[in-house]
Amino acid sequence: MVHEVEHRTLTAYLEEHSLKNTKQRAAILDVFLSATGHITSEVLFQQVREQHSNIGYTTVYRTMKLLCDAGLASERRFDDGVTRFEIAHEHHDHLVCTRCGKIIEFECAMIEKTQNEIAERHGFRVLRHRHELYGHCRDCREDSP
Amino acid sequence: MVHEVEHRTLTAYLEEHSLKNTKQRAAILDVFLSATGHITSEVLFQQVREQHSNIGYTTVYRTMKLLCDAGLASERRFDDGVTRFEIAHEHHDHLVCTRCGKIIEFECAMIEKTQNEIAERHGFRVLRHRHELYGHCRDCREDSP
DNA sequence: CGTGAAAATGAAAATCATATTCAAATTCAA
DNA sequence: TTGAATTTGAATATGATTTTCATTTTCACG
Repeated sequence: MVHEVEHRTLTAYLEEHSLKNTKQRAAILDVFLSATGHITSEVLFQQVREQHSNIGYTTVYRTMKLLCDAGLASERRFDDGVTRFEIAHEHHDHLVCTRCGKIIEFECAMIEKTQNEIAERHGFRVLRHRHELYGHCRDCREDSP
Repeated sequence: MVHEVEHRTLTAYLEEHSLKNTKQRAAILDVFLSATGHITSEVLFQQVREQHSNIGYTTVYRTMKLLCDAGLASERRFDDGVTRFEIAHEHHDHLVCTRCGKIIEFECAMIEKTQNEIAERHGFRVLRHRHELYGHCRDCREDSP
């Protein structure tokens, strides 16, 4: 069985919250885990439909929210206004190419530390943050070295 | 005349682009410059209405876009999904309190430098970025020191 | 000053992503 | 097996923003 660990995680979350284990939820989780990169609800729905022509858009939306709550997915909304989902993993930030849409992840302990210091200086307790760099990737910049 | 410099900037921009100098645009610019902080279109519209009961929502929207193009305003969209405008000034980032909505600006040359280095390492040329820290401000955090 | 072409206005309708409603179907504990 | 609770999916609603379009206003030029 593919994605066995994740299915167990979902099942555990559902039981924990008195929610039900439906075929739709399992199917959407499978498609989501098989997809690559940062996928929109729209594209995810289309891919789900290829295998399960009876699953509705609403169910995909609701299930993705559920997967986020269960810690299996993370929601990201970049400047184009569309929500994308990524498989949950360690904290990181993003580089977004505004020409081709490529998304690259990065992380930097120094920036994290510095931003927390800045926040502390203002009396803030930081709960989450977004740090996104928009520009042109290697393939899209005109002054390619 | 208040906001004389800004009105001249607007007029210059309008002439430059063969656009017209209307009372609505001047009025909205005045209200915008007199407002404090990061104002939403909604609130801006209400304030405009107090003085000019005939100006429409659409005109406020369009004019704010114009002011951004003219370099007089900057558009910001935080995680609540509503667009806010601030009087354009030097680059900076934001701390946002998710309880009371307070918005504090910060800037950090070191973070800027570091993020550009990271981008360069990935072959990216950064055109703009957003760096927002969400959390609880001094007045809203429960573990107030 | 007029004038008229171009641009702006504002009310209403359209968009677009997302959220909600609700009747029918499904799940699952007892 | 059963029935209460949950889920589903189609349709509808929402809410911010954008577009449409008929009417009004601006302003360069005569």
